[in-house]
Amino acid sequence: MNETQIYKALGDPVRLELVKRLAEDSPCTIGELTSDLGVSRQGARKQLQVLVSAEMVKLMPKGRETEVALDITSLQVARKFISELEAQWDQRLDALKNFVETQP
Amino acid sequence: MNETQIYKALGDPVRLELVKRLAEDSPCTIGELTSDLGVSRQGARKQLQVLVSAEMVKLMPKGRETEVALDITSLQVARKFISELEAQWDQRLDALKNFVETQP
DNA sequence: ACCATATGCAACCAAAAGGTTGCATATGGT
DNA sequence: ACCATATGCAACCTTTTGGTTGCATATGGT
Repeated sequence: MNETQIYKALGDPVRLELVKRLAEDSPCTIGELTSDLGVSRQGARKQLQVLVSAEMVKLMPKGRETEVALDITSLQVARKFISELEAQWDQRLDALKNFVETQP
Repeated sequence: MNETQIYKALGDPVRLELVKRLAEDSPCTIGELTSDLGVSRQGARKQLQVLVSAEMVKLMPKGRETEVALDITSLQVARKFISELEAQWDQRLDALKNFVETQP
């Protein structure tokens, strides 16, 4: 579950739409999730599998259907990593500002 | 500058490394930035171009060298988008919790 | 028992991605 | 003027990606 894989997973319109849907309605069945996406059912299923491989969602077979559940921690990991980059940036900017201000 | 493009840009180890480097040392020259990445200079340059196309970095030619500057707003956009997904998730979870608690 | 539904698996295909190499060119220092 | 340095451009190659279609299979309702 590394960051690169998570960003890669989010970096496709179909997959991002899947994540969006799951954020507001999870768990739900594969059927519900993959309808009206603009691609075939199997096309969507392949993209869903990418999310599974990135450990961003979990599949739980329930009889004839399969439930899809979003793993929110993956989003947390992704967000925190970006936050750290931003923090580093801000810190460096502050240091630069101080340096300029303390110049004679 | 859409989210998908930004995540896609971050979803590659070489590009993520470039962004990391820029977060702690920007602006810097292409030469500095693309050294010791494990890929050829041109390989790295191609990945850098992806960041440029996603409008995450800007290039400014300075004589013989070219300076690379990170555009921090792209990271902010990416983080905020994820935050919203998380917020939606939490909200839905709270609603569910309330529902359960108010059951007789 | 039967049939519709939900899903899986695999082959196939075109396009994009990631990377390399070779060569060209402009700039700056000596 | 000369040469090393910093960079750009383009052709080329292999692997991955995004998508399709066709067929198989299991489950649930009637």
